[in-house]
Amino acid sequence: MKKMPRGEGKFLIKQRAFIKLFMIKFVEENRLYGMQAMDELKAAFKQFGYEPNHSEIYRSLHELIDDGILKRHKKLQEGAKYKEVVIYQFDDYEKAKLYKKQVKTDLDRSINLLRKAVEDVF
Amino acid sequence: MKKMPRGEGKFLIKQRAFIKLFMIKFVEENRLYGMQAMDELKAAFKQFGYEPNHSEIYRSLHELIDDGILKRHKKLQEGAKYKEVVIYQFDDYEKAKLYKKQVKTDLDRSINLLRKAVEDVF
DNA sequence: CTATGAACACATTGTTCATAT
DNA sequence: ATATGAACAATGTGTTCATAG
Repeated sequence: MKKMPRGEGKFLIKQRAFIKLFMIKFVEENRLYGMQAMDELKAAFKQFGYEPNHSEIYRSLHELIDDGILKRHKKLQEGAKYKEVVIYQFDDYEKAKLYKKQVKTDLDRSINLLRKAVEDVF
Repeated sequence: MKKMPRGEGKFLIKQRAFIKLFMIKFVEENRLYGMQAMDELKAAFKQFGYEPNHSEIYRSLHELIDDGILKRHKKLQEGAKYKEVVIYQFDDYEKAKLYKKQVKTDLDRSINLLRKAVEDVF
């Protein structure tokens, strides 16, 4: 595949961007490790038949690190389990806000595209 | 990949279903061959940055034939060109209406899923 | 050139396996 | 068992090539 000069020809927003947006939200709310985020996402969107799997969650978090938006550190899990979990913080919050804005644009575009389809056909 | 027991775990509607819906609409309107359909779709959704390519159009039409929804026959193109084009008609219109209904459900689901994301995050 | 179709290549994402606690 | 991560595999779709007029 050549390159898409800049989102040209694209259909709907990608799952990856969708999840990354929620990961940023979870970090903003200061409570997060991967499995918790997945469980919350699953609970929130189960009503729409959407249940993201753990690999997509981790891929999204890793990509946010590569983007320079998040950074990770380890922490002992609460309770008597003495198990490390990976916690995320912002590495560059300005970048995070910019990314959110971009995803918002893509979400709105996708919604409007689908709404037009419904209007045109039904 | 195993099988998705029935649309479980899925994110948004697929481009293929989206295009098949419009192909059915074009056949209902009784004017269609592949390239025309593509041009109309491109014109309609260019405003959202979405421009489907010809392969997806043909794949969608072929799949509708495999589904038993459309059938094809050839026709001489209008004008002095004596070139054959492929025209589609319904093979089973009840199936077509059922499929439209299913896609409508998936469109609505997708819109609502995205709307919830916007509400939750912004 | 336009229209149709198939082949190929890459991108996305689901499933499975590995490792540590 | 739970949490994280990587490897593997299937699907979806964009690009290129082929063929016919």
